Amino acid sequence: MPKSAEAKNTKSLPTDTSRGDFVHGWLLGAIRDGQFQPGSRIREAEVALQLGVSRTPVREAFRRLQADGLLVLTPWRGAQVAELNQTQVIELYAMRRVLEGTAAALAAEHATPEEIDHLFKLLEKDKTAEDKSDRHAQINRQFHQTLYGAAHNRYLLKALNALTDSLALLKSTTYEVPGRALVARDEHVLIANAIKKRDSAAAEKTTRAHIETAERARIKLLFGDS
Amino acid sequence: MPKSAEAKNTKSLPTDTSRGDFVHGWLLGAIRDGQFQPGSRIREAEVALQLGVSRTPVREAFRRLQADGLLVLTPWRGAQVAELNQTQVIELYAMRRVLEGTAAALAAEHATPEEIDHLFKLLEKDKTAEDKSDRHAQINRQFHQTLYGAAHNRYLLKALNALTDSLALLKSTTYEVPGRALVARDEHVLIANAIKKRDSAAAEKTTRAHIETAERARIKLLFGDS
DNA sequence: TAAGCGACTATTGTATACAATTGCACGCCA
DNA sequence: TGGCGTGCAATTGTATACAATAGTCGCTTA
Repeated sequence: MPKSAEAKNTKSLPTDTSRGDFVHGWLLGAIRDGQFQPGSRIREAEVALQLGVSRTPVREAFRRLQADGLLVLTPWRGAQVAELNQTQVIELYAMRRVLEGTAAALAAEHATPEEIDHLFKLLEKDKTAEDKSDRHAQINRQFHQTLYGAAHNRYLLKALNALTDSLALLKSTTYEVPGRALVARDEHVLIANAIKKRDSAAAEKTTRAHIETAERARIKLLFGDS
Repeated sequence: MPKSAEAKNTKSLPTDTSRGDFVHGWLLGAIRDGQFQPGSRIREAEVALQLGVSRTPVREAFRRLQADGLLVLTPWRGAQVAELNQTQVIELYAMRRVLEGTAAALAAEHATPEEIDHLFKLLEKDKTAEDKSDRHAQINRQFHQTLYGAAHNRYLLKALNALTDSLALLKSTTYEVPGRALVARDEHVLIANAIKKRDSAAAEKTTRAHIETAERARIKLLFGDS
């Protein structure tokens, strides 16, 4: 049973973490899994009942998700899962291009040897993932997450995490596009090498290019080729 | 009595906005004014009593401030106003350099004529402000806020606003440094001109330089010259 | 029959009561 | 006298009760 992630979807009340955190994480996962479609309404009482908690921690989670732009709260109307139109997707990727590029540049300057090692280890892992798109997507997330950390800037990290959360609104991954995994790995190699060489300009440039191809794949996936 | 900002400090319950928003705004102002010193503890019940609301909207405001990094909430210990050490200030300005530069570059591409006009109007206003440092600081804020909006990217706007809020933890403004207002205005002119010429590269470059001088002024103000 | 008004219902905003946890203080013992 | 343990007080986490509001459905009247 490899579906360990599913296990916590049913209401297993937290012992070590607060109920607010629990609800927040659960909602994040549910939105990412497409359990709540963008535009759909979510009722506090519904979630509270389903998770076996009161409305208070649910409200807390709602506010946090609103702050990250995943929910739209209108007074006395409640919460709706945010929808991204084409403009927003383009703005989001423009921001990602800048922030990821910055992260790569800073990583080239500040990454520890261990962090660089980790990047290359993930590249190796990716080679063995064959054509399983969700496996590639998972390793991809780890690669980028490692990159974020290697920049050693907490404000940048927070902003990038917020962007990543917003991307969860687009439920499919670009790794479903045929051949995307191979292209992405090549680009990742370029990035990792630039960081290893401590060449921040090259790291930023290749990363921006990487995000741009990801954006093109995404746009094609979402809105068809145009 | 020009202290109009003080008037709303006393509990004037909101009629048009939710109590949660009210508390959030009040706390933000109180932190900016130095009413709550960084590192000091804030109790929910205390704030609730002072503003004449219950703990619920106070809790909501606390969570939002935590999400923006202004408060540090530790379980069962409550809220402390975040403290910025020298490392954090440096990281914050590094991030600002990138984001403001990006905002200027995007503004050069996407600003409307009205927005560009507004930038120049603010420069004119700044000329008439003589040597009143708080007036300069206010106009400065408006200039940057206009710049943010002119970029027309909601994710960038949100990230910049979060950074600006974090800067509120440093209660003094760099305009208290003698001569800072003049230098800043010159830099603002360069930025505005680059945007008017639709020269995004120049806009980004001059803006980055502007943030760098601001950072130097800030570091000197905070930690003395080193 | 259609339009407008009013009450009702569903849902969120707010307040408060209760539970859980932590830190401190006091006292006991070595 | 110092260290450890237990109990209490302070404070936050959670649950629930109540208030306010907006949308909807039905009734009345022209």
